[in-house]
Amino acid sequence: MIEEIKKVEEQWIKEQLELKKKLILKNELSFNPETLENLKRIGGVDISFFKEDPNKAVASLIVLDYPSFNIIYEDNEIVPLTLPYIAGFLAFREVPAIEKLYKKLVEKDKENEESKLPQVIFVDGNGYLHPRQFGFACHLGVILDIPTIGVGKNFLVIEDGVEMSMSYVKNKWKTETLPQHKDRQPLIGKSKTLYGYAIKSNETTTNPIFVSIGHKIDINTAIKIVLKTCVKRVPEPIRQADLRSRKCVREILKSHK
DNA sequence: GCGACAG
DNA sequence: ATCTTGTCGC
Repeated sequence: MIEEIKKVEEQWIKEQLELKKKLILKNELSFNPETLENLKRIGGVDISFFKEDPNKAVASLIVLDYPSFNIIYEDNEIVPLTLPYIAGFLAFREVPAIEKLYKKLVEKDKENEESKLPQVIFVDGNGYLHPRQFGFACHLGVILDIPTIGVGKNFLVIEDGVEMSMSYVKNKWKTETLPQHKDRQPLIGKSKTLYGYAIKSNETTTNPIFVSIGHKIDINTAIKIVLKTCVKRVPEPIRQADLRSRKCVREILKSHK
């Protein structure tokens, strides 16, 4: 059993490295990265689970108007999740469901007079901040061929010197920075790789969010948009997707019993 | 060998 | 991810 999982992980690592060849680290955006002029639509995705059914979940894709944060598109769907969650391989579990919702939006969008396609998608999980620099956000971005930004609420330990250990990052956040609003702390490993930033996204929050690039966007532009969209600790597109998918889980549970 | 471990 | 209300503080 343990051996089987090891084999699967080996295969998944190969797939990650193969897809990583398509990863684009520079801006390829339909808006101005300096001024954010022409940025109108930001997507957010999230998945909420049924506590009693580990294989069933609600996936949500929402699109917000920028800068009003009005929801201009929302889609929630019950999806089967067959694969387990394994740290470092989150994308294999969640990408298929999100991909399905996105393709549904692309189809619907052909009938729309004004496009509702997101110009960038916020992902609930890391991108470049990953053992092989190819987390969920990168994976989704490459698959959909759309700019993505990864946002983690918890730090993912990466083996790249003490600089990327949990205790080092947490301690540095607590002691060295004494974070002010919008303060950021670069996450750089012993190899000099810049994985992303820990950011104090709101005046009232003490814990940082961990921002990394996904696809077709650079880290400075990603951070700029993150700070513009953080009404709360988590960027609004992700927070809304989270709220909507949870609400669906609650209502389905209620109507079913 | 043991522990750590995005969602 | 999920179990979960009130409550402390500005």
